[in-house]
Amino acid sequence: MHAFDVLGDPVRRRLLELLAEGEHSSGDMTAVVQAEFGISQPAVSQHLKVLRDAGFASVRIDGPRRIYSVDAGPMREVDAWLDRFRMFWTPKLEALATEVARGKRKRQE
Amino acid sequence: MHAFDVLGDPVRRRLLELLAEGEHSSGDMTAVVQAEFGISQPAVSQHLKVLRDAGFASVRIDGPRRIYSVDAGPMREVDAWLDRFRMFWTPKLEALATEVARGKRKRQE
DNA sequence: GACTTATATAAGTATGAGGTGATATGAGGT
DNA sequence: ACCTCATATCACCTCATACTTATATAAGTC
Repeated sequence: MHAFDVLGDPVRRRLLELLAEGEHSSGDMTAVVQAEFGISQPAVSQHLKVLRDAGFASVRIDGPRRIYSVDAGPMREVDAWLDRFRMFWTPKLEALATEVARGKRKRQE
Repeated sequence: MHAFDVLGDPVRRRLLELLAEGEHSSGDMTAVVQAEFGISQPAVSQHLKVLRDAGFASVRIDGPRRIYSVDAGPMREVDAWLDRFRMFWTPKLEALATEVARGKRKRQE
């Protein structure tokens, strides 16, 4: 499943927003999402699986809990894809500064 | 349709990549996408409609042609959503430089 | 070992998105 | 007026995905 497909679902985006704050157990996130979207526990679990399979999240087992944390790899790919559009909203000098900040500036001939 | 849903489709991403290079007629883009994905003209036209409806592209009529150009608004929203994850891959000093470049730095107490 | 809690998996269903072929629209040329 | 080219829209079909309920797994407690 492509990174953008993963981000296409509002529940998954919400889960990632929660993970952006830091680690959370499956149960904590399930409670939040159930309250907000009114879906079942298995539904949330399935979304978490999608996040795992696509490399957006990884799990650590802590007793009976599964502690999730965000994995930024696929998000960086998405960010990289957006690069080609930044010129449409970033003024030139600022774009240069951003590139320098990223260490991506190419040698000029 | 949410911006991320729009970007979830590979054909639409390809169309946007083409538009990132500059304006293109519907026909030109249709030819490229048909060659690459093997779908029909109506299919491409429907994807273009999605891009229009979601504010990713706008059209100018030139005789019998429709000339499309990219509209960056929704892409900026996507970029803004990603902000909360940048800390996971951007070293701190570079993150600061990026923020300064964007003029988003908040006053510190 | 039985019970509970936490979480995942299985199996089935339904809705929506993306495809198709056929057709409409609309501009330009003859 | 008619034909063609460029593009959009229509009606229909199919399949993937996001649900559901039911059940399995695994750790901790009594």
